[in-house]
Amino acid sequence: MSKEKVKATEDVILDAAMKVFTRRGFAGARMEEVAKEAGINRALLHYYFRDKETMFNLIFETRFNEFFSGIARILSSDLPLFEKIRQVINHEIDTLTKHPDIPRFVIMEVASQPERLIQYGQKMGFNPRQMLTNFTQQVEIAIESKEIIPIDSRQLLMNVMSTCIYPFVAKPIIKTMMQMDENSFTSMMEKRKKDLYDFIVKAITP
Amino acid sequence: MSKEKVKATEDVILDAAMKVFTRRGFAGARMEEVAKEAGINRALLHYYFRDKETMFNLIFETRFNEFFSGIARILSSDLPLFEKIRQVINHEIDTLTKHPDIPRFVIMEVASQPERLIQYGQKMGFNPRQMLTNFTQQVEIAIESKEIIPIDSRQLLMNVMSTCIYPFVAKPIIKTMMQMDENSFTSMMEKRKKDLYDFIVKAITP
DNA sequence: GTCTATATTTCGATAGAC
DNA sequence: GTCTATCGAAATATAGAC
Repeated sequence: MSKEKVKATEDVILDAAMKVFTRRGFAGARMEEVAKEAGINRALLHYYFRDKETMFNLIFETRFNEFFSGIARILSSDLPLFEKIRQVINHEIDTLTKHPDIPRFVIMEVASQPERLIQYGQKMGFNPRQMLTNFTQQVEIAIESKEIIPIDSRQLLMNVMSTCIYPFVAKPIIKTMMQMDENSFTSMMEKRKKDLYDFIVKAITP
Repeated sequence: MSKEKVKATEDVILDAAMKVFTRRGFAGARMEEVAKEAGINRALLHYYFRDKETMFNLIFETRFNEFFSGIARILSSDLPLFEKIRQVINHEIDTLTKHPDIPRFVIMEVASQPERLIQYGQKMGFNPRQMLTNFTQQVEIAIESKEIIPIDSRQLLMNVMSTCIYPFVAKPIIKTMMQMDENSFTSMMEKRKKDLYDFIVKAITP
């Protein structure tokens, strides 16, 4: 047996499709590009996966899950509010540094077919709405006990998510405007974990 | 003369193309849909505009300009820092409430072809980088004079832009998760102008 | 200028040899 | 399982009548 196990063709194709669909979206993706990326022939794609849509659904499901599951877990945990915010920030910036195209992909495809959100949400077993209930109550309690200033929990959550995710969604624009290469962008985001946490904490602490 | 001047066909087509391209992106847009939206025939699109790409370039240029010009003007103005932030927030939320698809469109197309950013940036006559210089200096002065706490100006700007723009980019997701219809989303954003300004001011005030 | 009809190209999908 | 060859549909683009 060779030390390096050769990847099953099916997985090679999936990896390739993941890259291409995530980069280009469904409409922009070409089966030819997937095949080329996988180093095989177009016909073979159809042998393993019936058609483009079948393929896309697998990819979307994975990306959807990557985008939501981590954050859902943290938001619905019973961590203290500030610690929860800290973990959300760290989790988002860490995973998006590794996979910066995920939010753009998920957002684009949900925008072009919003039913997917409900459909895949229940398929993945988490109710996107329920995530919020927990967080909302926690914020209200924190306000009650003067731990934080009065604030609309929806606005707070939008602020946290926006500041974490948007820099990656707009990464090509930000890199150009701020004259950064890949490395300086990454280290800026690494630094951002702390800066952003401090920023938000200061904004809501009495 | 009739009271209502009938719009020139060229403009009817441009309006239709604006809608379709902005909603679907270049790859997802169909000339057939543009024609239908304009209430005319496919062939006529080619009579007025050579081909799909020519058409797209016009649309992109307009959207690009709408996305950047207002913000560029405010950022490079000589308004006091806090007033500048307030105006950025109000401007972004106002224009994006009217045209919520613009940032998603511009971001998507820049991501799929980053050269466009430089290319159109200089075509439009504003240097995306220079916008930042002014803001950065202003922040440094404000820190120096203890008007605000020490903060990385890039991080501050990212926070302002993210919190304004991301809610519109992710609007389909947010609406679903927060169980909002179009009206409640709009009024939430209207309320957000003040909430967000207060949030940011509190975060940076000593 | 606007339409119908048609050509051309691109792309997804299938058949069949190996 | 993998490839070559080919089909067929969809989408863009052009020709030509009115």
